[in-house]
Amino acid sequence: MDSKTGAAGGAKSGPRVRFAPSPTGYLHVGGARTALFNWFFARHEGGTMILRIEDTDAERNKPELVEGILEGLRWLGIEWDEGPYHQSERTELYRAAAQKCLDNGSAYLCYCAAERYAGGDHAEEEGAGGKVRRVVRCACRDGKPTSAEGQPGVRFKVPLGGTTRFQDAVFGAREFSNEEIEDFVLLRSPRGEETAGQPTYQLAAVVDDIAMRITHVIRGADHISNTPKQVLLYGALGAEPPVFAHLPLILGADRTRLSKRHGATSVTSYRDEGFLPEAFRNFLALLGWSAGGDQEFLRTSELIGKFSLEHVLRTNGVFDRAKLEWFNTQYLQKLPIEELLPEVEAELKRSKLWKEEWASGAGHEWFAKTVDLLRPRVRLLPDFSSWSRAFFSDEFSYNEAAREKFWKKEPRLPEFLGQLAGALEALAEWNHDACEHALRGVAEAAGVKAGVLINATRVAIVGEAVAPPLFESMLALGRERVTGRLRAALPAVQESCKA
RNA sequence: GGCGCUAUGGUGCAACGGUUAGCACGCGGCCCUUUCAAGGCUGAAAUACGGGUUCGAUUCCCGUUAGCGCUACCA
Repeated sequence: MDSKTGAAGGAKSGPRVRFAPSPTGYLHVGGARTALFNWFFARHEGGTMILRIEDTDAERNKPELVEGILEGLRWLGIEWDEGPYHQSERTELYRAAAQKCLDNGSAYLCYCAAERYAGGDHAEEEGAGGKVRRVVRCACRDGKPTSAEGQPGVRFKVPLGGTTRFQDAVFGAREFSNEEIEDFVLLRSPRGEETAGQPTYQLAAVVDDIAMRITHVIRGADHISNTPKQVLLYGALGAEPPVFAHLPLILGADRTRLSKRHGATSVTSYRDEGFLPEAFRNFLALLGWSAGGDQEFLRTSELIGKFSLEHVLRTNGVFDRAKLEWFNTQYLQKLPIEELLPEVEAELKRSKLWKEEWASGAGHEWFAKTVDLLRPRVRLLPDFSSWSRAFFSDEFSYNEAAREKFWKKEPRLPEFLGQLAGALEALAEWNHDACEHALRGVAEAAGVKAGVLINATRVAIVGEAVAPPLFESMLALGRERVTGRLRAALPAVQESCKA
């Protein structure tokens, strides 16, 4: 059995955890947080992280649905040590386990395929609210099948009395009355050509957690109610249950569970918008967990270093996009420049602005300085190719609002900008102070405030009202570009002045 | 309906019996300033309600209310 787990590989001795998503086509935010916390825990403890695909349901057993999950994990930088294992390939293991339960009397064959729980001791009841109360035991359990037709499924035989307990690292000691636990299905009744049924989630998860020697089950709090069933199964299969750690749910702004209704819910959509993975990790880490103090800006290495299940909250949290954006700007500004550069490079490649000359040597130096100049104003990666475009390309347009704001104040602007171009060309040295001196000289001679010229020049050379300080921008662009763009802008400025 | 979980500003987190209830996002103001950001200072804003326990409750207990989760031969 062990050989099928692939557990022979890593020789690590620490805890073993798993992230076990169901293939839904993409990794959603809640799943990402669960994966992240498993990963933090494994890395912090020197343990092993396993990836397991829970595709026992035929609907979900499709390769393309798994790919989206892997894509999300890769973007987040979450590395797993084993897997991905696919439950759809381990069916025999689950059938054997179901048979074991049948053999030792902890499960029974159930024929009530169509009408669930038709008959039985706890027949249907009308609830006070008019709703149908769940029936928890089936007549088949006592060997009195309501129908012997068709193929039977396998149900777990939950003890009639007593309680089931487990330890939760987040929620503490939990205890459930067995009366409240239904006889859940282990193996579905065989369909069509099948001679044996397909396993359900409850069975497959427990069998795998045992086989893979999982020590800590870290998952969403929506599984708390499932846990007693699984604890019972561990007992029936003769295994010790792991430590459970349930994570609070992530809610949308309306405080309901995060779903497609709330817009972007797939992590790759955040990648596509231009968020940095580390900013996203930092943000997600603080949803349901804190290091205990006031520190919020925590690099991933710090997150791993400080992570502990004891500090996981029990309260559901709301996904606050504004704060995510704040984290992104923080990382954009504070990341060591060499860590940011590859991200910007990828962005410029996406927008077809990238030039190979920036990959090394003097070109790379210029690129690094320019990105550093731009980054205090950037909120998302695409900003590097939108309003920063003129720094990387000669093809750019003048922002309409910027023209309105800065090219209409002074009718003689074209004249002054022409003078400025000349003054800059005449400069003996091309540096910040020389440029500033030249511009202020032109402004003084023209009798206008320096700001008028500064703002008008900015629009002329970068096309935007939003840009880094003018003289630094000029240095980044170089003398020829600056003077060339000043002259090239003249007709457009003329036009704006007249209007 | 049943079972379970939770409850600190609008949001995310601190304070694990004694604090003028702290930090951050967001929002407002001021400073800085050639644009826009960033940054600094600053303002408004919270312990759901009711009972206990205690010299003392945000903190412990009970109840109420509200929200959420589970209640499938989905996971």
